[in-house]
Parts: sequence; C-alpha cells; structure tokens
Amino acid sequence: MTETTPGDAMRLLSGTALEVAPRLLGAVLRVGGVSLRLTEVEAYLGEGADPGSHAHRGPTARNASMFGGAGTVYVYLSYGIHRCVNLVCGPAGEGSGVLLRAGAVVGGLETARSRRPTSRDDRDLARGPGRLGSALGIDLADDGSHLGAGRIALTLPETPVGAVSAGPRVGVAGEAGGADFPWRFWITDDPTVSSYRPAVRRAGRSG
DNA sequence: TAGAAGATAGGA
DNA sequence: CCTATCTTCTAG
Repeated sequence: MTETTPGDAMRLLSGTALEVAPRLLGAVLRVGGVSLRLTEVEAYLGEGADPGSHAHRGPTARNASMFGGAGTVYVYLSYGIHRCVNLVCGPAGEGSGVLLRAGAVVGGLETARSRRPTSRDDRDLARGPGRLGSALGIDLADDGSHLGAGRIALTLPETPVGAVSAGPRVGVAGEAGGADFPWRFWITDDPTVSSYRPAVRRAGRSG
C-alpha cells in the first residue's frame, strides 16, 4: 500500500480550487481523534474571480486566512451558529479554497456521536458543512492553522474514488450559484452527501 | 451607528 | 414554511 505523505497533500493543494476540489473526495481529514472521509466539497475562487466566494471582495478580518496559501485552514461562523471548514489552495494572496460540505466518519465514531446527539443515523453525523464542523469539533480557534502542523491532518485516498458528480453550489445567491458555476463536487450516490437547497433570501422574500 | 444578509440546521 | 443566532459588511 502506498501511503500519502503531507507533501503529497500540499502538492495537490497548490493547484487551483477547481482542480483540487474533486480530488479531495475520498481523502481523510483527521481532527484530533475523529477522522472523516470527504464525500462532498465546493470550490471557491479568489479575490475578484468568484462572486460567491468570501474572498471575492478582498481580505477582511474574517477571511484573512483564506489568503494564507495552500494548506491553511479557514474556519468561519455561519449564521451565528455553525462552524464551517475550508482548505485553502493556490498561492498565498489569491484567496481560493475548498469548502468541506460532508463526509463519512471513519474514526472516532463515539466522539462524533457525542458531539452530534441529534443525529439518529451515523450517515447524518457530518452531512452538511455545519454538521461536519460540529462532528469534528472544529472551533474558531482552528482558523488560520495549517494542515499537518497542528491537530488537523489530511491523507489523500490510496485508491481513486469511483464516479464523481458536479452541480451548482448550495446556498450561493445570484449567478454564482447557478448552472454556469457547477463547482460543487460529490461522490455519486454516496449516502452522506447533503441534499441540495437553493439559496434563500429572508428579507424581501419570494423575489 | 444601524440594519440587512449570510457558503446552515432543525423543527412545525 | 419559519426561526435560532451573531458576525460581517455596507450605507448613511
């Protein structure tokens, strides 16, 4: 068996988000004692290149780590509740990354279950970006950390995954969330992939 | 300084 | 369909 090294992961992450995202499928992310096999991801390009990206308008206090270059971990608070995880790719200063949307828990199952008591089925433990962050015990303190340098590590798949599907990104408003931006990738037919939801707008709804 | 919107999840 | 919950950004 060929084992992937941290260097292999860094090499992959140095590419563009669109090429990195599908190749992260099947990779195992370990955070402390919980390991997750990634089954669903989304690519986000950098400053000025992707209206749906947090980095689109340039660096701010929140998204600063997105500009940290390949291997940086970007964690942000979503809707005041959920912690979502991105793996930054490309060169420093660009601002591109891959949002981790779902996965299957393959290690530390008991810990993950205790963190997600409302999950009635193990496949729901990390089905969706908020749930994924919760199951892994991700904290805002993890923002800006680096793969392999702290408690977060990535191992690439030893064998290639099977069929991969692509489609519009979830919850992204406007044109960047449409069919012209099929930048969400998932392992076809995998039960841990989240269900698609179009972007919603609360104030001035039903537009 | 205020107000709206947001890469969501869970419940009715 | 509605709401929880709070940070971030933008306009004035």
